[in-house]
Amino acid sequence: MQFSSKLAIATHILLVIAEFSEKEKVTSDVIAGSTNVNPVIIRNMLLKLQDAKIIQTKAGVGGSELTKPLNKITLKDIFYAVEEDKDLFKFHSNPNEDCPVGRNIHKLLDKRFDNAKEVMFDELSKITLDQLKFELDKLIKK
Amino acid sequence: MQFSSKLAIATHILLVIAEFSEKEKVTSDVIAGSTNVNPVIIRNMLLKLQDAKIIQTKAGVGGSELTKPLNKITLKDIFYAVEEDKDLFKFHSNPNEDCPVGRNIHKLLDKRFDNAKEVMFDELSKITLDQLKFELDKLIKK
DNA sequence: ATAGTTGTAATAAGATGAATTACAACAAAC
DNA sequence: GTTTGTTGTAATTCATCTTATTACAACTAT
Repeated sequence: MQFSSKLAIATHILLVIAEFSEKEKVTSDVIAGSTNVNPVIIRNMLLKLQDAKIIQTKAGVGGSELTKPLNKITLKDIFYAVEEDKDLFKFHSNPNEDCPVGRNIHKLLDKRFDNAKEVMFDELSKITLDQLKFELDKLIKK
Repeated sequence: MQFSSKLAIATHILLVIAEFSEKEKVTSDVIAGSTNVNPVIIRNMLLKLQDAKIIQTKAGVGGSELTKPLNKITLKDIFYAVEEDKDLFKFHSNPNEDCPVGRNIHKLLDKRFDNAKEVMFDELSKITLDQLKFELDKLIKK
């Protein structure tokens, strides 16, 4: 199993805004064209990115812009803007409380699963849009 | 999004075997009773754990046993025994190759996503069944 | 040969992701 | 103040994946 493509899509959205919003109006249709993702999905993500205070979107007139400097936006921020904060690993729902293992399996694994999740997000928090745009601009120039 | 409960179930299975297989025959029905997971699901997992050389199961007569010392079995081993090795994060499938962002989004994120996955599994590889059984036995004694 | 168990296929039910259609709400510009 | 283009939002559908379930053949000790 794996995470959905929301993080990749949202990062794509923000990079498009970072690259183009100064020169042209970046509408949900523009972003849909670059990502090949349905405009309604894009709009819903734009709403979540607004809630997270990462962008602002002009209702009516259209177009989105970043509200923070690029080095203040990390992949972790983006993930939590567009995905629910669920546990990384699910549990089976009704382990038998009459069995010593069934009674304790949650207690044994909970904090270890949480820890694994935490180190992963620590890693994602080290990656900023700044770094991504810098690398992207290098790739574009060639 | 999140991982399935396979890791939690498989770990539960192995702890049941570790605790009880010396004294009694641990069949798929016994495990199904402790986990409250369907016996067929359990049997399929037992097959995968056999493929990974973590346990052996006696066809016909029944019962499973560990084939390795507990300190040689980690949560990472268990995960890869029962889950597919997919990328942690999915991508949107057809980013627009005519857009500089769409053309490069994969290149920008691939290695960073892989790295986040790797540190998570490094963390899981530090946790052995040995540690879990030790903690479990302490909980049981109380 | 019997009995209990594993191995395995086929099917169904439930949850979630993503696409799609449709339209009201909004704001600039004419 | 009406038109135009865009966003906000609801409702529905389709596909995929997880988990449960039924059914039965294959296996092995007794």
